[in-house]
Amino acid sequence: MNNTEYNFAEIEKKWQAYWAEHETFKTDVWDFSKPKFYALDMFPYPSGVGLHAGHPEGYTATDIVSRMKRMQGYNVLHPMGYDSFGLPAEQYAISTGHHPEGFTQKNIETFSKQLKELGFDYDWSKMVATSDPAYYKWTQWIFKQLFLDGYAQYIDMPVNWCEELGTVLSNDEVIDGKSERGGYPVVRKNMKQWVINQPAFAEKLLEGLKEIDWPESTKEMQRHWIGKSEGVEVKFQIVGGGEFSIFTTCIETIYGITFMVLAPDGQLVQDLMPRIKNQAEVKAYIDETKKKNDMDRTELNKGKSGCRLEGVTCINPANGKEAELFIGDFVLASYGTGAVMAVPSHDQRDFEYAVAHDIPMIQVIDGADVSQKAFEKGEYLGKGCKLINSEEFTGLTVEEAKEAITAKLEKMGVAKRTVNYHFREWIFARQRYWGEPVPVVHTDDGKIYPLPDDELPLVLPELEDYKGQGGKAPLENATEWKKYDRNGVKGVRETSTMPGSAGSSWYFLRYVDPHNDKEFANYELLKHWLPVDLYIGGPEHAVGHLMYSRIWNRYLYDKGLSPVKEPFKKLVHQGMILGENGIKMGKRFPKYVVNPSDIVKKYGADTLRLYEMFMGPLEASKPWSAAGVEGAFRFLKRSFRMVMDQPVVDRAPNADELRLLHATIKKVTNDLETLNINTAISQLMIFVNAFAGEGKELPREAAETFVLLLSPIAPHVCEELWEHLGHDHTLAYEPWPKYDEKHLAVDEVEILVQVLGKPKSRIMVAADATEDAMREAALADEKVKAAIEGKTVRKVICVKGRLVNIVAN
RNA sequence: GCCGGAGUGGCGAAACGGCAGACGCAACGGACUUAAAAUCCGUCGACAGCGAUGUCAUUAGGGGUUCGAAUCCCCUCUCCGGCACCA
Repeated sequence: MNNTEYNFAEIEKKWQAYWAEHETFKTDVWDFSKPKFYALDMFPYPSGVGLHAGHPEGYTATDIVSRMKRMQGYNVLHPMGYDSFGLPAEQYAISTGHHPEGFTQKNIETFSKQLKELGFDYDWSKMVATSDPAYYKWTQWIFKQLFLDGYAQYIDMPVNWCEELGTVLSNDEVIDGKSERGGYPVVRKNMKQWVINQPAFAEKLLEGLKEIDWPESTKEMQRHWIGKSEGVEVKFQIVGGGEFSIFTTCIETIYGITFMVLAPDGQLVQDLMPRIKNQAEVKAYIDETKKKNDMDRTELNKGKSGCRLEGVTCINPANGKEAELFIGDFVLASYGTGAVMAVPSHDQRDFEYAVAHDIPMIQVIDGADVSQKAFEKGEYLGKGCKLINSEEFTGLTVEEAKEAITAKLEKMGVAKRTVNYHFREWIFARQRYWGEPVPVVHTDDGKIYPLPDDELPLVLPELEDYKGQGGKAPLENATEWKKYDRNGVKGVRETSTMPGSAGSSWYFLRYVDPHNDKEFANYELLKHWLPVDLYIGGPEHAVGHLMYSRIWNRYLYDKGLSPVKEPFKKLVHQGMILGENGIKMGKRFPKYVVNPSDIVKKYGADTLRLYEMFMGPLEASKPWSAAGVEGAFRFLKRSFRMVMDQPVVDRAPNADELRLLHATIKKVTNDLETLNINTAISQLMIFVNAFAGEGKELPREAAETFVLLLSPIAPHVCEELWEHLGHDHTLAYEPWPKYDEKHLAVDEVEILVQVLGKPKSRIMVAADATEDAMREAALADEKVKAAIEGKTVRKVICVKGRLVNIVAN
């Protein structure tokens, strides 16, 4: 035995060069003759630090599937690109005065080089970068359509303003009143804003969730984010003139109203101000609320703060009774109507408020004691509880009352059924430089003029200073660029740019046709390639990117520009790779941070790929193990030597060899399809344990099949072995091995015999033995006889080919 | 608090309601070697035995369904992720 050295560095270099030279993975998107498979990774932000250990995990998984699909005869599209607008490049520009473009370009090159070293089968000719004007031309174009169709609007609204960053942030960029990046304080402030009307898509987005194969947790998060609630909007008359509406999902409790609460920062309380007797107190509370907005509100609201509006009452339309008005900061001006009816007996929040402000309560639903805490809808719904103290509705069940009360109020003309969403406008502009300029002009006569298509892309101007002055957008510094005077249109360009999520909201459409300069993508191609068959990415995008992408795509679908309602058919989140200490890799424990490039240098890309896939289930978080990497490396070395050094013989495999071979094909094929890659690798290890050994011969069929099965996971070494086996072409398009059940069949099987569920013996029976034969054989077994000695056999359960369970006592 | 997911050897983990712990790591014993590394073979829940084997325990804890439960149902605890006054 000559013990050929596994020189992974040379092998990997050789095959990466081969793939590049032969354009092995270039996809002819116009080839519709084969079934398509579109595998997609969430494209990275090209940061200066390069890849981390988590990147290869998801990327390897899609790579494995796309390589297998290609071998199974699919035309595979597996592209990669960069979400290249973002804050680090902007900060670099501010501190150095250089254009972020160069910095970004350099990072893209570093990333691409690292990704190529991992041997992914990306078609690099399809690469996109969101900061490339040829790309963002179409981001701007889609935005323009959204504007023309009324979905993108320029409106006055309260925003999350971060003074330190000098920009507006979306809700998901604010955590506990601080900015996600940097942790700077964020305040609420009214500003003219570009927004996208996402509530207009709420129903369609909810509907779409039903048809896609996504993790349940992610779908649930999206449902929550949309936050649909069905209820009734009811008009209340104010004593002495005026009216206001409230929204409730519990109309059945309307007879339990003892007070009403308005949002302190709403318009209504301002309108009522002249009639309020304790104005000083009310104004003080309102001021306090405004200050509170930038603090951790939950901390401050242990007790239910608020203030009575003395001298103002309203009439409950259901029974004509008067109710007092309050303001309280638990009522949000931006949700519902900015006013609520308060039923302390049946809402814990109202209960606490009533206790704090000494307000009476009326129980209207029977079935619990409400002296200590409220009897809430979660507890009474669907339990057949009945109404009390509710005039003609007393005695009805809650469900009946919901309908009857709504009907009565509708008849009176004071109520209508409504749906409310937690989902608000998506704020779609940032006071930053490194983003897509919003392609509109504010004309001198006060109108908004979207740029004509031939002026797109509207390219970012070079600046002397990339920092905005006094919280203004950096593009305000571009005094010449800003001025607009063409074709009789005079005005000033919009100076805010789009948020980071703009470019990533449609990149999956562009990959199909990335060089098209006539349209964002050819519809025929989209129709063939969409939806994405497999999308893998981190769970941190569960509501952000994955929601925005669905919105943009759905808009384009409604417009006839995207062929599918939902862009991502199957979504999988890879789990986080933790440090060896079991804690998230990061600055806190630098010695536990793993750099994939180091692993590639020491063990090769194939080992890194194999190890990351063997660590455990793809979706699980799992700690890194340096020893585990050694194990993966050992397996590849063993596999390598098995094929290189053992005699490969042309005899047909014997029955035992065939059985293992076909069992391996079956398990690997099924497991890769379902992304149980760790168990597919286990099976390949079992195969090697059986076939590898000094002096053992390797039937050619077994050798070739093994190499093909391992190739999606460890492509470089397998190409090398394939070549060694006498092939002069890449194995990337070799037909994927097929298994035949007939080779898996056995004549005799070992079955277990249990007595009262306890294993007692194992016996051999014919594979197709009938239940009677099994029972007979089991009862004839010596050990079984001993176990049931002196007992009466009550029942015998037989499971064909598996076991016999004797119930005896 | 609410929603989602998870809890199995020393560790990462396997297991259509049917022999728990496949596969890998670590550990231990052995072969090869002057020696080490690499490699190969073996052991690896506990107890007894040289051994085949036997006995016992066992899938966070408690209850239930079932001939049979890691797996299904109910309750409790712990951990992770998300949301958090949404009317």
